[in-house]
Amino acid sequence: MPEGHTIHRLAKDHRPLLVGKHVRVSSPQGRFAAGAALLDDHVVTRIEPYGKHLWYRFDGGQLLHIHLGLYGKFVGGALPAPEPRGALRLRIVTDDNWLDLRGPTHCDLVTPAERRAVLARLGPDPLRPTADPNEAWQRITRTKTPIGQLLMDQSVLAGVGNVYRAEILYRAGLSPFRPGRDVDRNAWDAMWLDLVAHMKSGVRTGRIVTTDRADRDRQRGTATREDSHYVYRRDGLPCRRCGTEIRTEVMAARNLFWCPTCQPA
DNA sequence: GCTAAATGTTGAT
DNA sequence: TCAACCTTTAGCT
Repeated sequence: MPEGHTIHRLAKDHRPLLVGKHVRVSSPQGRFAAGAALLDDHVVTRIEPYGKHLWYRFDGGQLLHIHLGLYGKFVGGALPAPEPRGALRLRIVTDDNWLDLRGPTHCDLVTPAERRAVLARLGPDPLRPTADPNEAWQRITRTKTPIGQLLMDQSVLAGVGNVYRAEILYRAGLSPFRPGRDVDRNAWDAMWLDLVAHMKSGVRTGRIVTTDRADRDRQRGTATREDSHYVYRRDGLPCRRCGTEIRTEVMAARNLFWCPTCQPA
């Protein structure tokens, strides 16, 4: 599930559960045992999301860095916690709740300098109120790299993943193959606003829904897949607006989806 | 039951 | 450009 909206939602969900709370921390799987021991019996002081990264601060100065990667997942609930099963990287338990983390790419203690180094590599995050779309624009407009690749580059834009890339380009009527330098400023400004709106709704709902109501209504009962996307994983199916077959191709090491008619080269 | 793919990143070639 | 990594699940048999 993890694009930026998932990470920001986790931060919102975890704050009331963890911040100010004394926690018991363990790594039943053992891979984070040493780090867990250092966090155990401490108090969580802050939770900070940025792009697809999450940092948890503890009293005593420890800093936990989590990146879910492709498969990472948090699950939790009210005590009592279930018996640990399988590869359970991290378990955090408060007086009331338990929280389990499985399959993350990163679950490590880091120094403030290491955190700054990660942040320095990230472009603006549409989910942060202070984010400046112009920083991304400066990168986009100076390269012939295709826009479909730029949107996935976390140093251009933080938090956008494969679903938002495909869907936002479709909504903009922009070919993924258009060189960054040939994207005009108005198109970029509109895409940024569209990203902000849809990623925010993603945080609220926990799902990525990019289809407009009109398109969903028109196709009610006829959609062959869930109707929350225009192109993502809809290759071979007819475009919801024009009927052209949705195409797919690997770009930036991921499957890209687009409508050749609505997004002409 | 098995296999491939998945909303991601890194490091080697 | 490609393989590796971490884990779950959809879609087969």
